[in-house]
Amino acid sequence: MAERKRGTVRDLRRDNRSVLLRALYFGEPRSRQELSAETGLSPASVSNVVRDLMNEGIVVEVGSVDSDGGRPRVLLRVNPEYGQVIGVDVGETRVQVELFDLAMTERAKADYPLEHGHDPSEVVPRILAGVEAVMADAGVDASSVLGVGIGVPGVVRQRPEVIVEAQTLGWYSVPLERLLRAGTELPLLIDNGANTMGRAELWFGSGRGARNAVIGLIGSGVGSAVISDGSPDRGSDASAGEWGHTPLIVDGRRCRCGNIGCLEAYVGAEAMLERYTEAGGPPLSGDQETALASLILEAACPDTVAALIVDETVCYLGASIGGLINLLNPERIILGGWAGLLLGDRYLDALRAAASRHTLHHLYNTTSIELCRLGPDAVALGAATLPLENFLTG
Amino acid sequence: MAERKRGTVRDLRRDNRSVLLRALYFGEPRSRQELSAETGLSPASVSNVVRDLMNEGIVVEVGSVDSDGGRPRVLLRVNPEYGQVIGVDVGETRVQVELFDLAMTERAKADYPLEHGHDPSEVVPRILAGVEAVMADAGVDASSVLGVGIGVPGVVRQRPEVIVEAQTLGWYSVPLERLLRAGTELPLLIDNGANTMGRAELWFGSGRGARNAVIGLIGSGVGSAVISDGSPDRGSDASAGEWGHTPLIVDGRRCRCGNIGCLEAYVGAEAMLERYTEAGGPPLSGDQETALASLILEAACPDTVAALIVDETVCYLGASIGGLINLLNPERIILGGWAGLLLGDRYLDALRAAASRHTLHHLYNTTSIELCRLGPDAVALGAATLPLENFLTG
DNA sequence: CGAGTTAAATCAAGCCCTGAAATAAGCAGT
DNA sequence: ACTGCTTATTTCAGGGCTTGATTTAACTCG
Repeated sequence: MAERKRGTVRDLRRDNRSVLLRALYFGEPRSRQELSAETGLSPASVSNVVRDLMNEGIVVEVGSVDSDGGRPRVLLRVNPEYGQVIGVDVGETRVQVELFDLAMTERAKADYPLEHGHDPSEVVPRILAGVEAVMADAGVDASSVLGVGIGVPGVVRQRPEVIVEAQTLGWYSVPLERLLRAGTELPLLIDNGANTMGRAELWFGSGRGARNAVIGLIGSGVGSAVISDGSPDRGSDASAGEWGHTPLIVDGRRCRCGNIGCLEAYVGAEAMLERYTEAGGPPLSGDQETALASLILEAACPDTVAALIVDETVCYLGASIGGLINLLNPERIILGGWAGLLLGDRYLDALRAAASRHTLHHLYNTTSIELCRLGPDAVALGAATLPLENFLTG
Repeated sequence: MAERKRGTVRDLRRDNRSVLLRALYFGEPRSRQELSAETGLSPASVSNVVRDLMNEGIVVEVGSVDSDGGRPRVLLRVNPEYGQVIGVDVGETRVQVELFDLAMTERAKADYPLEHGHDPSEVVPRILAGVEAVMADAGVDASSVLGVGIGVPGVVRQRPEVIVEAQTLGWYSVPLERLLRAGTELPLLIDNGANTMGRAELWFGSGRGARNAVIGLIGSGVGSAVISDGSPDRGSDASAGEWGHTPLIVDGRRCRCGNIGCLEAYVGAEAMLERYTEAGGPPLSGDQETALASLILEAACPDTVAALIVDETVCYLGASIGGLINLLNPERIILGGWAGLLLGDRYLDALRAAASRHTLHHLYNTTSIELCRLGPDAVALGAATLPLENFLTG
């Protein structure tokens, strides 16, 4: 991401335009006058900028509201048809591609199972095919697509070139952007899947409006996205958010990362199932997801091995959430991921209680702990917000 | 802190001026030409802004360098004599006030022991007296003082009015700014002492140039300042940074915060001494500070109780540092506080090793763990950076 | 149907940044 | 000392931007 230029009077215009566009995008339809009051820009400037935006087709008028006795206010909003964005979710078992209009209404979707492994040579063609397919399906031309966002399960380094390290896919230093670039002209934006999912919740889910939040994602493992002051805190190397490897139990279980006592060694689905087996729980059938579901179902009966494991997990997770609140004082903690939701659906209150036991009072009181609201497509949706954000920034 | 206005062509000027002023302040003396290249502003604009700054006396010329064959470059720098800033460190036992010029050279200092308790009615007059004293001492007029920064040991809420909660002082909801306002016209800026100390390290100590860092302060307890993307991350309520209460040992020791297993229940000076006593260590004389020093000295002999406690402490602290690195991926971890330095002086390498055992490899490799470089006056120095920052921002 | 009211557009003024051109301030050689 | 040559800084005209004031538009109400 190149340093955004600043300093000329033209950049000023771009900034103001962006401010207005964002206000319109994230809020209800509004009149120029209201926009002026809201953004602090003069009515004259709002008029000017809006004229440009309307000429470009980005903003449209949508009716008007009577004002007692005067000229009615004309309501404006972003034209959802102005363009489209594409979001890609690269998972361990499939590649999912979705196309959205600017209102983030899904317009087309394509799904490609990864039956022959997940080597880049398998994945890249499917992403490209998916992008073509959704554009064809939705009947839109590449020229109106603002960009493609891609969420991958691994660490994404942005500089000097986009490089993906995804152990679970067996990807080591894969120059994903370069590989895709051979097959498309569209702007490509790549980020970690947990981050894109976090973005989705932040923009359209439980995180709406929060300026400081942590989105915790519990699936097979544990990841997170830290939002500080309205934008994701990526750390020095764009690889922040490894919540799962916070030490929680000194001299504890060995984690798959090789270290000892990590949160993920207790709280991810994989760890929960292992702990269940180690504790002598009766065997569970099915894949990880169904197994964990039965585990949690069984935990409803007190005094079972499952109940013990789940209680412990809630304790551990709550404690770690408490630590996050103490350290970062976010206004919201948002819990998601398939395993997180499975757990949260039944144990959210218990989690809150566990967290409160490890949080300084005055901090706990200014924070809320909630579940993700978006479904399984959130990774793709969040990925699609990457080009959307670029569009809004101008 | 009012929302900074943006959007007019005048604000643009202010921003550009600020960019130049910061570049000059933090760097070596430089020519206009170099500034232009560095900031991206046109040479013409640099000339204009610099002319203003020189007319105001903020920037001065300091010699010139020959250029091979052409007109020599005139070197510019911020005039340290343009103004002064005052930093106040409100501690549990004394109030310290220091006056600095813009180069942050100390020009005067005043110290007031708090012999009659630390009620605001004791502290406030001493702060005011100190401010007057250092101005008189340095022979500067209030009109050239840019502001007073104050670091207090507690949680500082900035809105809607500055309110300090400082349990260790027995302060509950103290409107410190309002109380001081009765006695001075100078701009007042108040923040948590750990934060101001962190600012000092970030600006002038081990943190110079870091954009993502965590400054961990270990004294009697454990606090921290999280720097994300160049500025302190204060969380939603300006009270982030409570690293000390991160859960580290499930079912562990009770912490003075009332919760269980906090880092601070193991790693602060108070906790270390308690653990030492509980483990049957021979009694240590003197106040907390000398006691801890002897404890650490004794730990040099293997197989003593002290050695056990210190080893454990290093393990715990290292683990927690690892967690910070995983979560935030900072480029630097800076360890300070009197107890932190005492420990770090002898055990920094052990700490690094302990941290690396709890950090994902690729994250550990992009981070360095260092000790604070500034002395005991860092709180006041950091507090003084508060008005300095306002000055640089314009 | 005209007076009153409110919303939006237009206009002139005032700033700001920039590239180009002009000026300043040295060096090297003669 | 003088003439070119080189490089740094300033000056200047041009083009943009935002803004408060002024118009114009679009209704309501009596």
